[in-house]
Amino acid sequence: MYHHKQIVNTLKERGYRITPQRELIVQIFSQIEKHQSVEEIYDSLQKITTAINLATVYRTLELLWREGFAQRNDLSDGRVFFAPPIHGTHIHLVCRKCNQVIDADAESVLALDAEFVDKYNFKADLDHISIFGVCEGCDQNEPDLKEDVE
Amino acid sequence: MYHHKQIVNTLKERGYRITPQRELIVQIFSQIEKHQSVEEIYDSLQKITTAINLATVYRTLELLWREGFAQRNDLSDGRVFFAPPIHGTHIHLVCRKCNQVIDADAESVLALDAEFVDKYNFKADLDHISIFGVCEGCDQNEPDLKEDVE
DNA sequence: TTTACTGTTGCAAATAATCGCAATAAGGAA
DNA sequence: TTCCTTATTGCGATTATTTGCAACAGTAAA
Repeated sequence: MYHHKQIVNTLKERGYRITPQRELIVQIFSQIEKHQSVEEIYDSLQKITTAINLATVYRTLELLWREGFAQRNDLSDGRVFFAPPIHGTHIHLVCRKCNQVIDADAESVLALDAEFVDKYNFKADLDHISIFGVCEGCDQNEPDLKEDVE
Repeated sequence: MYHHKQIVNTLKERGYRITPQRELIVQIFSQIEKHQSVEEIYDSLQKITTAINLATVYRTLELLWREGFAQRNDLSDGRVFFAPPIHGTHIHLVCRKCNQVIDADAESVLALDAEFVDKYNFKADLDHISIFGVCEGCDQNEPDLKEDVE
């Protein structure tokens, strides 16, 4: 977890300009405990000042994500959530039938992580991915292909 | 890969009604070779008939995905692509800096797959996931002052 | 300081995707 | 076949997100 000063300083070092809007967004954002939608984050900001445009919030969160200071969660229905980086694996198993989300963790992601670095020199954000599939309940209801229903 | 008749029959068996719109969408869709946007699929349909509404295409592709007949790829910018299931692992490593997409495969997904089934009884669609991260080139640029790619 | 460069913002318009609802029509039963 | 139930469609409205652009303002250099 980063302190908001730390984020701001790093952004500056990387050549981004530090505007009052960005400082405030970073400050609010770094206090977030769970994943929040852009709208929710925008609402929190509105309570402090109305001088920040919604588009700026979108752009700043995108920036924080690109620069590695935000986790980003895309749900299947297009909704996007952001949160500060959380230590430890945090996998979302999203059922494409019932939209249930299971918070999972798995040892094997470590091997996967290593393999991506090995083969492709790619540093994957494997600690907060969403993976689609079918959950236990929905799988039982699903007849096999070409099999008769009832 | 499924023949479109096979998809239609299975949908029917599962209690979905087979409309001319669905039949045509399934037929066009099953011929797709690579991932396409909804708009692209809609355009293909328009060349045959203008009697299918865009919303119907969205709903049908969503249905095909839910029922396991379509792969679905969510890119970071919100764009969604669909394709018929392709055999073999097909992982997209998406760089959140430069948006480059690396087509990858990894032995370790098998272990991950097994672990999800084991622990959560969750059948993950691990053969066509998108994973965000930072690619080799962008990772090297990171410590330096960075050029904006926005 | 002051200036100059250019990244960032706000706003409004554009785009993408979803949703509510009335009309339609698929599929089973009679 | 004809009727009935209700899933599905089309359409327009709505929501969510992105984008273009002119004005503004951070930052470094003079």
